[in-house]
Amino acid sequence: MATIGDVAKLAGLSRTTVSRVINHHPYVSEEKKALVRQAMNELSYVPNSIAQNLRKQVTKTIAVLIPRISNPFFSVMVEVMENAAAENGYQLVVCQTMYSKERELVYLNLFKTKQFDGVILASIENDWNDIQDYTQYGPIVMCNEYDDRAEVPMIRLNQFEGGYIGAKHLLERGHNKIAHSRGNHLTNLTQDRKDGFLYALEESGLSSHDDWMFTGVSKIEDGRQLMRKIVQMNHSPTAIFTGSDEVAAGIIREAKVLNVKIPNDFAVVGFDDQPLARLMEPTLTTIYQPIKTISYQTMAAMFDMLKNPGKLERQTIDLSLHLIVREST
Amino acid sequence: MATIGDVAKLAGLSRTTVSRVINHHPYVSEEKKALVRQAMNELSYVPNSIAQNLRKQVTKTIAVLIPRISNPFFSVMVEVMENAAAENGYQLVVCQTMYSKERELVYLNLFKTKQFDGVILASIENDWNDIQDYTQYGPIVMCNEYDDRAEVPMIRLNQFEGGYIGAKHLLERGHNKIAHSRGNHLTNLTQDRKDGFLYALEESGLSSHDDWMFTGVSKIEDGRQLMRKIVQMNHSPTAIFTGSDEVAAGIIREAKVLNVKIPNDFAVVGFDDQPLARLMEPTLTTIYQPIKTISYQTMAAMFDMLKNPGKLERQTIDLSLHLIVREST
DNA sequence: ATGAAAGCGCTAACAA
DNA sequence: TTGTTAGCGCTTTCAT
Repeated sequence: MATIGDVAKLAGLSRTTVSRVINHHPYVSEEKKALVRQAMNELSYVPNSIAQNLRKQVTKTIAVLIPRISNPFFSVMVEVMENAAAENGYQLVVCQTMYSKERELVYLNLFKTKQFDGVILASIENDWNDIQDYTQYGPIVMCNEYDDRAEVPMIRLNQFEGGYIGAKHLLERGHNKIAHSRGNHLTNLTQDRKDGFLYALEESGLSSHDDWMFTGVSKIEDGRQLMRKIVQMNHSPTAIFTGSDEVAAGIIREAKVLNVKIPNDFAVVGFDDQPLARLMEPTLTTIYQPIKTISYQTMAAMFDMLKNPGKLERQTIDLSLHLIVREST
Repeated sequence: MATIGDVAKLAGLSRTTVSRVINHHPYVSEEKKALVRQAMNELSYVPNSIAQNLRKQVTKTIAVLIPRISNPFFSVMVEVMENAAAENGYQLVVCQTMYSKERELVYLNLFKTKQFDGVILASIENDWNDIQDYTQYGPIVMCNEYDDRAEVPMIRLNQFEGGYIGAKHLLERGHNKIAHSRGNHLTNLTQDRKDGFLYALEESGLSSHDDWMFTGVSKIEDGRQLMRKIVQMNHSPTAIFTGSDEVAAGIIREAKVLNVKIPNDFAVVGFDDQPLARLMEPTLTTIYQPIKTISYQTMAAMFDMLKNPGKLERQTIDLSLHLIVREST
């Protein structure tokens, strides 16, 4: 493997000059430039990026922490982010925490050892206190997830609004026995969504019914089980706000098996507007989240910090969610 | 940021000794080891991995080239690969070619500049002749995609078998007017799948019908359009092998709108066994692909090559596909 | 068991 | 416009 020294020798010039043409510096005569180019071709020389990185103290690599990539929400997010990274000459390392505190810290420690120039947090497993420290090693931007204590840019979706409009819609459809479900993790995000949901209920003079606040429900199969559970309840709700298209799809699918008519017997609201929302029968009423937009804006914030070190601002961008009414409500 | 020199100075030892304790070398007295550890803590020292990389000439990074991560097939693949990478102390860089020859080459050139220790090709846009060269820069392993000229490990699925069992199943159901669809790209993979399909037809004394060999069909919406097109044909097929669960789902969904009864009026076979196959009504008959298995085996082959440089063998692993019969046929 | 010295491949002051 | 020199932070001979 040829090095810059080999090229310099062959061209009869110094390494500096070769370096200058590699980096498109001015003040190199066309004549020498040609000489260098020729030598580079002859040796099929390519600069060693590890050496460049060491010298420049950068890696041109950004890490994105997510729970798992096979979740469609995150795969769409990563698709957008990787494209933005590539456009700016950066690489994107996918870091799946698999909902593990330990794995999250392992990745953050790689940041500490300078493996990445920046980190995007699209999920948080540890308490913010334990993450705070890592902000000293370079830019951290939060995408979707958030924490009030964080002094970093946070590009997020208005989850309170999401819960509110979902519940409001069901209320307007005449329901007053409305259930709620969420996954295992109670984060700022899911808490706010739930608060929005409850606020809408209160506005209508309703209060929540503990038996109808389901947790640990996040996959298609969980949705199916939940539907079975609900039909067996003595005092059962007539509608549900699921916080997940997968769960909603599972409910709709199992309802058919159980001969529960949707939306007449039971109404369902999902969350995300994933492709499957339009495939279900009945099609799924859901809350659209502008994932691509927050993903893109997150990258913009990241590049902004990367280009202007020091001016780490605590900017918060809140994007609106909106309801897509289909047949399940 | 503290360096190894700072630690050495504070501990009153040489950088060599510090390096030894970092790398868990033998022949360091417990006494000095403790001294070094203390100094490292005091300075909250972490080794700079870029410097380690330069010295050791590795990056501990593997790149995986895929068309796009939001395709569920590839997001499952990447999930498995990233977990395997993390387990072995490697990072995974996601490289989306977005079906572009140019982007594929951009990523391969990063390999050339030593950004990655190895590359996994889960898609190929360029002709193999143009990719061949890059094998000199380090291990390349192919996953799912393949090319007869490639002298690299190829972990793949038996696509011929996939096409064969799909068609065979429809034949056994009594169909003799069977359509076929695929996406835009005619790769070795899609060609083999089609060959398997045609072989089954021939075995039954049937020949293909050009009007029923659809191309450019790869998304849900494409499937819906295809269904509309088929009902308008004078001479229309009674079944289709789609090569894609998304397409099959689109067909099933649109069939309802058009009042085409599935499977009685029209039978549909998908490919992949994605979660949505069980959500459709009727549920989707499809070909299960052991994605997780090939993904894992691909990583095993990669680590094998990484650990034993030089012994680059042209091993080919072919995994079987199998049919999952549900309600759409 | 420990250290001195060389060097991985590159870039950037500084000097000329 | 070009070259000399130093050094990014680390590991590894080779001595001792």
